[in-house]
Amino acid sequence: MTSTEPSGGLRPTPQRQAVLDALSGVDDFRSAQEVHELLAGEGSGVGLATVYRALALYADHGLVDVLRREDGEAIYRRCSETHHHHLVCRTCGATVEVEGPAVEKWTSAIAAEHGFSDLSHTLEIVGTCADCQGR
Amino acid sequence: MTSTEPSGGLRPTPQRQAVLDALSGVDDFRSAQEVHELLAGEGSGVGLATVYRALALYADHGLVDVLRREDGEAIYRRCSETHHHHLVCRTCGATVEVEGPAVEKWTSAIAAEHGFSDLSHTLEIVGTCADCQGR
DNA sequence: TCGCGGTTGACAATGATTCTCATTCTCAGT
DNA sequence: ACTGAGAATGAGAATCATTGTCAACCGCGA
Repeated sequence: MTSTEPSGGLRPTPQRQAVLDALSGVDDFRSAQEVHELLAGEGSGVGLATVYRALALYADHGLVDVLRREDGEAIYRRCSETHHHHLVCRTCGATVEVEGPAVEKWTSAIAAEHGFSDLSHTLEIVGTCADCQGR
Repeated sequence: MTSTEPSGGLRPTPQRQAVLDALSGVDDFRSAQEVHELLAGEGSGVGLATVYRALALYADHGLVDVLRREDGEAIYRRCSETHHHHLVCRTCGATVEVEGPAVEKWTSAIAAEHGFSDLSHTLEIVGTCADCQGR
């Protein structure tokens, strides 16, 4: 049971590395399309379909986080593998990772109260960050 | 400042009523497409574009809740106008509305700590309900 | 009754995501 | 190092939710 492989125990192809590197190089969320453009701009020539496949694969294995923009477009971010939430600025897109033991406990309690098990949850906070408030 | 009109102070056209009625008739989330089919099945003949417009309008006015399915499709539900969250069964789709003062406070505190203002947040809990656990 | 702004419906357009399939590459075993 | 089997890739077509366009329509006040 390999638990902490460099790339999550997945076959390390150049294309997948490129996708992961692209995500690692920025600290906010990017859509699959944006990652593709980013790679194209570097001459990587990685196909769009491959970007989608790689992102889905990594998301499956917990190496990247997936969220949805308000318009439904999926956005991805390389992140720590521990459970956490995001605080996102609606103007500039800046993202802060936050942990919330209080929330974890609350959700568990509520779910148990209603007989739910095998839980997962999503919490996103959207707001206007300090820098964008005057604008 | 009309605060509790029957239809949120919006012009009550037959089409909009039909959309709202369709949503009121079920107690879980439905996509715009599903609402449209539902209406078509009753012979209402309401256009798809109109369904989208009505849903967007009601969502804007807080008469319906909007979420995203995992595949990104938007789903809507008629619900109370107070802020609340949802506990959803991943197997049967059953939905429970829950309130979480603790969560509200926590998000405000975290956001303030990082200088964010004008907040909104989304929290969804997905799990397996008691009825679906043995299956 | 007439005119007007808001609403509707049919259909085209958009855009993200997925599928297809022939080609290419990786990995394990020899 | 060589080879076969199966996974991965790229290009483009296909899918599908959602939005835009625009002419026809409706109810309401003048």
